Amino acid sequence: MSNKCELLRQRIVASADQLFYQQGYENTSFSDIANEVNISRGNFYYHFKSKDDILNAVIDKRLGDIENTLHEWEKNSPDPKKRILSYINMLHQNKESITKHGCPVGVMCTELNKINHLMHSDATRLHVLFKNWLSKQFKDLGHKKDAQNLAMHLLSRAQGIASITSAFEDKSFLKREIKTLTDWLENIS
Amino acid sequence: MSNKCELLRQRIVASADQLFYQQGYENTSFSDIANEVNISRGNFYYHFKSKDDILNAVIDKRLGDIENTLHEWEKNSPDPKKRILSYINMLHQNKESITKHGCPVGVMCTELNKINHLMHSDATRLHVLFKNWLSKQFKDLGHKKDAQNLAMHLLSRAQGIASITSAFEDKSFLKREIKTLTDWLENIS
DNA sequence: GTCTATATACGGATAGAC
DNA sequence: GTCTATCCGTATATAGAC
Repeated sequence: MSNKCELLRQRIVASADQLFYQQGYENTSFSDIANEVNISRGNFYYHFKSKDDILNAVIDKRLGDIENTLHEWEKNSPDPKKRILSYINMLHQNKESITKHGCPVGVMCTELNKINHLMHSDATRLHVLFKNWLSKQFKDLGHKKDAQNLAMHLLSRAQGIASITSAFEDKSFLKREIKTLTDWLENIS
Repeated sequence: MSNKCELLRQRIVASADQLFYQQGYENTSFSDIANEVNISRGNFYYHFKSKDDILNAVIDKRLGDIENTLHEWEKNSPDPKKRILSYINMLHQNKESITKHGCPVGVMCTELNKINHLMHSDATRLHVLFKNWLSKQFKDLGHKKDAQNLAMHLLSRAQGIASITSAFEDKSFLKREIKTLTDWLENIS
């Protein structure tokens, strides 16, 4: 059945997604994914034509996941300030994985920048989704001219927090910084 | 002569330092370094016992380089605020390399977190050097209680700026954020 | 000390049986 | 569709000549 085939494909992508996040793309082998999914190495090439092809599928999955999250945040509140708070609070919700592995988007951009210049721009599209959405919220908040800059600024703050939290393995730092960010949001509102 | 030997060793470490920064540690092979230094692959093992050993030497070199930079900044000004500005302005001075490859410290921490848990803490020591030095400056500025937190905050801001600048390859963002950071420093002084 | 040659391991990718 | 067996390239690391 093609349905069963599609399901296996999704399981492969989901496992690859996790492993790429935890171990990095280059450092994750077909054997690693195969162990996770319980299939043979050779079987991969029925579903994907290369490792880059899996990376592509993982990025597409992440793009979809992010869009779903953004729609969720929009559904939960019509207030742009509260929507931006949803973004900031994501740091707290993911504090365990951030402490261990950093921000999935930032980490992937950094790695692809080193090893695969072609797909670096694809990974940056993950950032762009958040940027455009945040930009829209800041506009709705009344920041007509500098909405884009504020979005980039917030993106940057979140990246820095994830990076330092992971390097120092310091969850209390992450909590302090979330407070600082919410104060900042309050001040510009 | 042992002097000649020591010089070659330093050239190897300097080249490895550059390549690890530009391409990443895992993605840099002995051949890459050998081409740069013009020696044979086998010759490495006279000077280093493994690739990890080179990584160790690179981290030691970076620790020394950072200490020299901090001493330089101290020598250039007795004013703690100006000293902190030296740190912020480093972002501007290195804008070309940051746009291409990100922050050397952050990028290395991220990579070692994925592939080599043992040396991850060594890379974090690079962060700690800056953190302790900044902390001292904030103390001298009158922030007795929260000097440490302010230092971590500034570290985090710089990491975020480097990360986003590199992902978006956007030097104008970097310049805007430097202005934002100097304003922040002015406000807390 | 520096070289060449080589051992060894591993990862991505292919071929072909079932 | 999934498997096993295998090819091929590359990387670290070692051995030994010079």
